[in-house]
Formats: sequence, C-alpha cells, structure tokens
Amino acid sequence: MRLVIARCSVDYIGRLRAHLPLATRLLLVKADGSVLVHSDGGSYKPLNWMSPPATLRIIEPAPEDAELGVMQTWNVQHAKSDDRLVISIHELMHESSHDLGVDPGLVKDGVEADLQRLLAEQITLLGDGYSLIRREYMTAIGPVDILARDGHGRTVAIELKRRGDIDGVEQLTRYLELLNRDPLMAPVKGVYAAQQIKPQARVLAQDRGIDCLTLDYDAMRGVDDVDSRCAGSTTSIRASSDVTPGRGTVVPVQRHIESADDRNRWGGGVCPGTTGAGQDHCRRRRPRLRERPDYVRRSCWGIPACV
Amino acid sequence: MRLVIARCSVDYIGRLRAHLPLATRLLLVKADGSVLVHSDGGSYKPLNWMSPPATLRIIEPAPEDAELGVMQTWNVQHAKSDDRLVISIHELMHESSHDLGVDPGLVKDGVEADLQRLLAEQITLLGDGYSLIRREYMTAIGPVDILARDGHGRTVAIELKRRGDIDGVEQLTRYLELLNRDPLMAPVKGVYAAQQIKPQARVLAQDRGIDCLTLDYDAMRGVDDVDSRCAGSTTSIRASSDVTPGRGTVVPVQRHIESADDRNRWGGGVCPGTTGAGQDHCRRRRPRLRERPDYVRRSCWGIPACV
DNA sequence: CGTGCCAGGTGCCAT
DNA sequence: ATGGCACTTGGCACG
Repeated sequence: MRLVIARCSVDYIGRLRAHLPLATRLLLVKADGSVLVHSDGGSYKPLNWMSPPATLRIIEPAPEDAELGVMQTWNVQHAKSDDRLVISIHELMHESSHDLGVDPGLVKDGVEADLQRLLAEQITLLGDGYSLIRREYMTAIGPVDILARDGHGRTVAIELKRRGDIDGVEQLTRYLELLNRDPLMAPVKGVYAAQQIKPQARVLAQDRGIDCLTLDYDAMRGVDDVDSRCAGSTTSIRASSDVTPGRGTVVPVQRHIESADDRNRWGGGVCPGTTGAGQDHCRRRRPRLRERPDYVRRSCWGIPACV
Repeated sequence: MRLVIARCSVDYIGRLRAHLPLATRLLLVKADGSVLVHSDGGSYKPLNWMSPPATLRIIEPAPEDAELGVMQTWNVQHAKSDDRLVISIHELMHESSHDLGVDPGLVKDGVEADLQRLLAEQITLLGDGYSLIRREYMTAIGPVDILARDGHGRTVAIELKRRGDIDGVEQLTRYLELLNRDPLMAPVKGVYAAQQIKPQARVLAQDRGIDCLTLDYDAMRGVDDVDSRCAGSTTSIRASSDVTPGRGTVVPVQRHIESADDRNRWGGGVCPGTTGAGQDHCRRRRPRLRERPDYVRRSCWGIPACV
C-alpha cells in the first residue's frame, strides 16, 4: 500500500465523467492497483476512485499540463473496462509505502441472514401452528426469504428485512403475485417482517393486504433487558423476562429441517471483541415484538378512492 | 488527516456487530473524527469504519487486553448514536499527520439528472407529437421523473434510469397505479427509459404494459461515432451521421418551458479534464436508439397462466 | 457470466 | 427529522 499526500486535480472518465479541482488530497494506491482519492472529510466513500483490477502508470505530464504546473500524471486504467482515472499531481507533500499482507477479513453478526436463520428457528413467532416450509424458496424472479404454513395449512410468504422500506413491500408483492398464479399454492398470504418498518412501507403493505411483523433481534437471540452484556450470543433461548411479550418464550423449532447454511458465525458462539466495550449499547429502545396493525385496505395514499 | 499503519484488531458494535482479527492495516482518521480501516485490497469500502460526526479517544488498554499485547485502545464513538468502533492496537508501524484543508468537491456529468434534462429537451424521442408537461412531477409517493403528453393527448409517465433494473419498473408501476386512480388523469401510460434495460426488467415492464425505451446518452448529447473526442459537450444537436437511426436528427424542443434547475454543470460547456485522456473511451458499443419491443402481456414469467 | 438482492450502504434533496 | 431516491453504488450467491 502506497500513501501519497499531494496537491492534485483528478478526472474520472468511464460510466460517467467526474472532475476534482486542484486541492490537497490523500491518494491511496492498493496492491491490486486500485486507487482511492480521499479528502479530509465526508464519509468512507472516496471523492474519486478506481476499482480493482487496475494498473497505475506514472507518466511525464503533457507539455501543456507541465506548463500549468503538473509535475506528474497518474494514469489509472481499469483492467476490464474503459474506465480511467487521471490524476494530475502538482505537488507531492508526503509519500510512504507499506507492506500490509493479506487481510483475514471481516466477520459479521446481525445481518439479514442471521435474522432469517433465527426467524426460521422461531417460526411460531408468526402465530400458533406455523411451520417452516423452506428458507430461500427459489422462484423464477428471485428467492422468497421464508416460505411457511400457517395453522390452517395456508402458505405464507415472508419477506425479511433489517429495515423495512417500501421496496421490500414491492418485492414481496412481486413474489405473492407470482406464487398466487400457481393454483396449487394459492392463496398465499404475505408477511413483511423487519426490525423496523417505516410508516410508509406499513401503509403500502396494509393497502395490499400484507401483514407486518416487527422483529426484535436481541430478544430473538435470547438477550433480555436485565442482563444484556453481550454475554449470551448463543442461539439457545433463555428463560425470558416479562419484557418478552405473549408467546415470547419460544423453543427453537427442531422439527423442520434447516437448509445447509447454518454455520455459527462467531465460531464458538462467543461474543466478539469483548475488550470492555459495548456494555451500554445493548440497552436500546425495544420495539414491541408482535405488532398486528389494523388493516386498512385500499388506503390509496390519501387519494379519494375509486371505489 | 492522520495516517496510521498498525497491527490491530477492530470491533464494531452498532447497527450490527463486526470483528476484524489481528492484522496489519491502514487507519485513517479524518478531521471530522471519522475513522476508516483499510486493508491492502478490496474496493473503496473500508473493512470497518465510523461515520462522522465521531470522536476518537485513545485510552490505555484494559489490563487483560494489555496482557494480550494491546498497547493502545482507540475508542471511536459516534456523536449521535450508540455506534462504536474499538481498535486494539498491538503495534504501530507508521504514523503521520497532514493538513489538507477543505475540498472544493466533485463535479459530475452523465448522472440521471443530466439524462433527464436531455430527454425533457428531446421529448419527441418518445414519438411524434409528444410534449413535455413537467419534470419531477410530485405525487404523494414521490416524484415522477417526467410527465408528458403523447400525440393523442394522453398522459405519459416516464421513469428514467441510468441502468434499467427491475426496481425501476416497480417504481413506475407504483406511480402509474397512483396516477390512474385520478379520473381526470387516467388512463396514464408508462414508459421506462434507461441507457440500458436489463432483460428481466424488460420482461416485467412488458408484463405490466409498460413501454421500454433505450437511450443513448452520447447521441443525445450530440456526439457521434465519427468524431467522438469529447470535444462537443454542448447540448446542441449536431448533424448526425447515418449511425443515428430513424428520427435521430432531433432539434432540442424549445416550445416547452424547463423547470428551473437547468444550469450547465461544466460552466462553459467545456469537456472537463481534457489532459489528453479519454479519447478511445467514447468509442463504445452503441445500443439502438429507439427500441420498441413486442408486447407480451401476462407473460407470467413462464408459469402456466391463470387465463 | 448474468440476475437478483443485501448493505452498518452513503448522499442529496424534498416536505 | 423523515421519506424517497440516485449511486462510477459495491458485493455476494446462485442459476
């Protein structure tokens, strides 16, 4: 990895065009030839960049550029496309090179896949008599997150999100439309399940007769409010405090076979990085676990309905 | 901006949990307190990060961490949420600090807004007799990119994308559903316009009776194949070569008033960063300008239809 | 390799 | 603040 602080202007030409006027910036050249141009603010996204694989060629500036004060021209060419990044360096303020070696990579917990695994295990959170049919039920237009059967034997398609936005409702609607075209499966009910469901998404879901279900990841992991020290990240359900409402004390459903990707992400089920941090984090606002909105079909977003 | 190369492990606790095992990485501390953890590969996205505003506090490691070889503990706390990044530093290999000043920021050309402006100007690309009603026509559920009227006086809602994916069809469907609930406006036709439309998106659009239109940004900007040196980035339409098909030689429609945001992004209409780069880029595969697919309604994605 | 979909998405702009 | 939406989105997993 090469770190360069330089006064430079940058031009990207590829899927679009982008230009950075002359200023002092960090140029980060990675081992795979990718280049990042960072300013001293903003977020993690660089102002400009070139994705790997790419090759950096440092050339003499064209005469007219040299006259304008360019001392080096960096030509970063993407290996597989026409995308190109041209950095015109006017002044080098710092340069250093470092051997980092290969990175072991990131381990995550709490993404949708984890939520999906837990909900599949605790499928009765949806109601009594629910049973799991399949996770990632494949259709021609994409996988349904969870397919289940309710107490009356009716098929239920569940779309799962970490944050329930409007596009998730669209997605589920698409699946429902498709599944309901199959006479053997119809009628299929839809459930939109997420840690948080945005009001607009809820309205749209209700307008389409889709159930909404707010999930509590911490509770589903078996952590309660009294003792939330990130100590119990195993998936076994503990005896819950009275905070967990109603049917909350659920034992993982074992009668249904899991699809194969059920590996434990943290290795031994130990909470990672317990270097003294994160105690007060788990003490968060806790949304209601089972939320059953009143259905207002054809709410029409406030438009006088065409009844 | 502070640059640190260090052997470290990293833990993020916030919207999810993420852990980075011990390895050598770049730690980038920006002026706003944000921190980026980069490896020597991957893309522009850091392995781990903290968004601004945040504060970095460097503290003595806890005794048990010190025993494990931690010499410094970085505590990066987000200012507005519980998100926290904890970096356990085992070894410092490099450290430097630099004053970059504020960045003038990026100037772009070729994003959806530019495409929208051009299509509004050249609305007759949609067909003879088309006229512009409004860009960014606001509805309760979001803005319709372009609202137009066809030769028969019928309203047409146009959803514009750079890349025509399936979610754009959903978006347009949502708008059409809403607009068609207004008896004064119905029936509203839908047109999905993009530089490239994915096959699945096209199928879904056709299934819903939505027209697809592939746009050629370069051609609409007035650049042709013969002489594509990025020299003519003005919006005036030049005499086109025979490559531009059919009704291609279009004069910008002036009879329709623009909405106010029509400033020229490049100042004087000059192509940016002409430091000798980008000649061969503009010589790309050129999709057909006017594409009118055969409509197959109720295609049911291959499922035996419920006719 | 294309297609769908998640992401700690981030950023921008609207009400 | 919340909502809708673009983004050089990037990245992964699966057909």
